[in-house]
Amino acid sequence: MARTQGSHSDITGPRIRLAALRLFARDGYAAVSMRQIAGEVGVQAGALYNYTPDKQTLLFDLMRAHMEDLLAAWDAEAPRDASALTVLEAFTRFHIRFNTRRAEAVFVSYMELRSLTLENFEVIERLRREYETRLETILRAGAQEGVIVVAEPRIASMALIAMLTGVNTWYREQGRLSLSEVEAVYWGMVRRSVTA
Amino acid sequence: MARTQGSHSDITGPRIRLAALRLFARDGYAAVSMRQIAGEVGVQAGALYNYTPDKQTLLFDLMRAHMEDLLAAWDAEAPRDASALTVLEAFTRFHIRFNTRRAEAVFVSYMELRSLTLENFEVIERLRREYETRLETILRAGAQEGVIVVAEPRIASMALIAMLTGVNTWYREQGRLSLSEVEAVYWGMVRRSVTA
DNA sequence: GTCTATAATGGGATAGAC
DNA sequence: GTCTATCCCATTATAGAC
Repeated sequence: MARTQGSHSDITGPRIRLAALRLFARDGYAAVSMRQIAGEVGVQAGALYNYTPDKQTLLFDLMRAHMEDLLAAWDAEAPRDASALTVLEAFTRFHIRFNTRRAEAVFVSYMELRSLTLENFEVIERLRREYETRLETILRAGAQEGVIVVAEPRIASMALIAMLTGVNTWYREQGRLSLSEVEAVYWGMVRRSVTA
Repeated sequence: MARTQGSHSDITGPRIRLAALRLFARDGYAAVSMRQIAGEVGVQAGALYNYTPDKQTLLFDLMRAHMEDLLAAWDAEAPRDASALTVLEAFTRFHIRFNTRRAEAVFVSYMELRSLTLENFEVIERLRREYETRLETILRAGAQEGVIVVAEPRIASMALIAMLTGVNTWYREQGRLSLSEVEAVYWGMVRRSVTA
């Protein structure tokens, strides 16, 4: 049986989040109006407020969902009982793959930190630090094993994540290099940067 | 002889640019109003238009000045007739020093690319690529010399610049490490990442 | 659940007095 | 060169009809 006209609760929510993500990524949170988001979805601006209490919460929910997905995805595929170098290679490839596949969410989650209220910022910041700590733990384990050499594991984690996330600024699917070739180039640099 | 009251053309211009830079860095271009900038400077909003034709040009001029300063500063202090590894170390330390001292301009020049009109974007993008090419040239020279090993000099340049610029996300002057200690940590990682 | 209409506020930019 | 006043338009969010 057909739904009542104008009643699409099951799909409108996701469509709003997707449209908001794309627009926030392209133009920035402050530059995007609720009317624009509604226009992309094909509803009037007022209808958005059936799905989010306000624009700030819409942004926050997108960022939190992304950070939680990121942590959950890595925790699900991190090798168990493997040597630190094996885990580091897995992390490197995972980060590049996940981040290029979710370029818009990555971009928004980094660029719009300053658009969050203090309370919301603290939640996202905590998740971001958790992710950094995953990498730091790998580096420290490798130092224990004697296969990794880093002067400052925390700083090295931040440096490597910055380097890997930078892929998003230039990688395009139609480019000269396949994603696995890109992964190999970066893994080479990561490996050498933390070994003697 | 005292200036006429309300006449401060010599200092108001720089004060406007400084206030705009700080506010754009903190809250983002789209989120900052001309009234806010004027308020920081201590003039009314209308007075800003004696110094810039519009808000877009104010942003563009800040970004162009920063990129041109960056290129000129490196060109002035790049070692001549030195080995590629020496030049690469100089580049690494220069980039960290320059970027931490001009954190706000760096931040704005990266975050607000999307706030530029297409025409203005192309100018800034060209300058950004010029800077990347400076590093790429060093890596290629090192490969010729046989002291540097990189699979993809262009990609390696972007990867290293992303890593080095990342310092700005966490470095604080009052922190545990001095700037030259930070430089040393990063130079260690850079050197190893591009040598065999 | 979506619509239309609107309240309340603030935006960029300009005109003209001084 | 700066001020005050203002134009015109967009913003977020809400109210109430359907």
